[in-house]
Amino acid sequence: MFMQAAARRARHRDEMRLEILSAARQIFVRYGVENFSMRTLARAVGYSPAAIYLHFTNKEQLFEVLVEESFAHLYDALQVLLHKNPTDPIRQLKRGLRLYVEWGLKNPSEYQIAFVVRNPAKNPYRTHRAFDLARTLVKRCLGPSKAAERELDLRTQALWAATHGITSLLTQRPSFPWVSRESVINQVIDSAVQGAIGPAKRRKAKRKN
Amino acid sequence: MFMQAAARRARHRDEMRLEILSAARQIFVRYGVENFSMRTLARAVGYSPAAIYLHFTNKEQLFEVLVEESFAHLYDALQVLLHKNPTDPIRQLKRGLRLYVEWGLKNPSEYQIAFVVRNPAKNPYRTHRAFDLARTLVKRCLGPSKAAERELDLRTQALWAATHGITSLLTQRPSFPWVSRESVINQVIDSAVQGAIGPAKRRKAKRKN
DNA sequence: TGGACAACTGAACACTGTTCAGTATGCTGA
DNA sequence: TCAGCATACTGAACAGTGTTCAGTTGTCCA
Repeated sequence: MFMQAAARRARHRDEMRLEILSAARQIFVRYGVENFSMRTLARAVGYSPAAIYLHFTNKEQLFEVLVEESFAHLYDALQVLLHKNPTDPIRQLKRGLRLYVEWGLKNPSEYQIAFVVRNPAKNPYRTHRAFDLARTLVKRCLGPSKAAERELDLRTQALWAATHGITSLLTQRPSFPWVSRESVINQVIDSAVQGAIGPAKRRKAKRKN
Repeated sequence: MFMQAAARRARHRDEMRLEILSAARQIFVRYGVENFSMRTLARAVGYSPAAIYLHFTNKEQLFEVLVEESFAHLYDALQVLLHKNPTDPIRQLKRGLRLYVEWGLKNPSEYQIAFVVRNPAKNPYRTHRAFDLARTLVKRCLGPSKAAERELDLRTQALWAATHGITSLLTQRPSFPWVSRESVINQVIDSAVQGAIGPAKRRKAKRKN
């Protein structure tokens, strides 16, 4: 019976942590970010408010953990695309962008938290993993041209911006008279991809910016 | 001296209202939406917190007024485009979209409030005026084709989404390693406009959605 | 049996948005 | 001139928030 007590305690600790996280996710998925509070969370898991702080330093940090989890799921969903043979890289890129949008629509609260609530001064590096993935998808479309390489980040960022735009609007303005969610998503993604990949020599010579 | 007292009272009322609005705007432009509170606002204008509620029913309503004001300014800036002769409608559309982005970058707090904080159940109709303006700009590009008319809303919405995307990301993630604000904005707008206007017969026949 | 250590809580602090019974003030009609 | 009155405004309170911390409990090991 050596160390068994400590192990059990640790296990119990982990269980409670998970329980808190699960309850927290339920609350803010069901009732929105606005109606989430540490005290209602505590009530939901049956502990005092102070107990939460033995597992999470902050409300913000708790949110961060929740969002990390969700982003990990997104990343997993996207990662599948990397390990397929890239016969049609453009189609795959579009598929990736569409997965992104669908993930946002399926997890509107997480999406809102991730892109809206966090104050801008803090760590934006967590998006990078998914962003790098997007960049390799774009790279596959452009081929090993050197000029393409130079504009790789530009194109990826523009793609991300457009995709984020429709995701953000659809989740935050669901009551807007959208002509059709599906077709707007298609239109946005197709336009952005075409503009980023399609006519590679599209841009005229212009003043250096 | 008939009704002079009432008039003076009304004037004083309006003055105080404006003073509150001005202070409120200052506070939440300087310190962000998060650090805004009715009590600090009251302190700033030298009244009790309750006094604010004689002019605004709510914190939310106060924010609404602030955002309305800013949107009105945006609309004014855009309206100029309507009264110019549309020799190059595509250029004008792009100019409009760029004005939109620039307005968002200049008023990040308002932009955040307008698109982020407001709960989705409420009035989204205030965007319509600017949206209608965008639609006429798009219409001018497409010409009087009937098919174009049918897809007018689709294209306008997609344009808006992409433009909103880059605006939203640039304001909320300023510390992201953007390759260059200017060029990303250009890339997004050019791609979106090209996808919406450019090759009108681009789409293949497809299943009805 | 006693002590160490972890888990957990009650109560408090300093906030928040909002309401409402009152007070003060200055104008009006008699 | 003065009572009455509408309006402007406040103090204090209510119910809620995030967070901290001095204690209490309970379990394990020497």
